[in-house]
Amino acid sequence: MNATELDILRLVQRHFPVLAEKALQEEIMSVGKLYHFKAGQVIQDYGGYIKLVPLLLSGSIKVQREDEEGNELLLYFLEAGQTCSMSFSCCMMNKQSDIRTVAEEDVSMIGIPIQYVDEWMRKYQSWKNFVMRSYDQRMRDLIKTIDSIAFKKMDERLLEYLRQKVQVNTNPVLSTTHQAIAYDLNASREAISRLLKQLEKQGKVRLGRNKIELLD
DNA sequence: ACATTAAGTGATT
DNA sequence: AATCACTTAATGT
Repeated sequence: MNATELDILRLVQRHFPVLAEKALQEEIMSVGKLYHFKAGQVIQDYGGYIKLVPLLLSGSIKVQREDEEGNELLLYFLEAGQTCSMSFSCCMMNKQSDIRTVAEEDVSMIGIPIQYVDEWMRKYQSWKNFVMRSYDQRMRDLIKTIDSIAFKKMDERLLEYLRQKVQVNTNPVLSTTHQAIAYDLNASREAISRLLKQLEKQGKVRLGRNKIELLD
């Protein structure tokens, strides 16, 4: 047992307490590897085959979808202690990725080679629960996003987006551009600018170049 | 000082 | 709310 393996064991115990079974922890320790991504780095792109299931230790990941014309849309964010449900379904079916994942903030994660994911479902109750809970959580987030797109006006969507973004980032002052937000929400930059101006007048945000502060 | 990029504005559909 | 055409402001070299 080397140093990294011990690190992984400690990290799992710390960030994924639900994976409590000793034998499972030992397996994760021996097959899992640590990965790091810088903010903005693409972790999984469309069409790529997923070979790892991530256990997110720190940082956050943006999960997005793109249509034929190249319009992007934010689906949801992943935070520490979570995993990517899409990677489960993709690897079970041995399918190509339907989504793209980008590091929102610097990411460190444990990668589990996909061949174990299925096997552990049968072997370990806690792993199975973990997978099921992850699906449930993701489903909720997705439904929220769909609601937002289907029923809410752009200004509400924008506020919700900003709240999520603040929650997911360590820095309460967001450093992003109106254009980037427009891409995430699949809206025009001008619309975002105008809505942000309104929000500023209402005292809900403070704006600067490349800076948005959400005042709650 | 100049070029580049982000943000603001008004008109049109 | 999108798009266009343009202006103004902030920032990097």
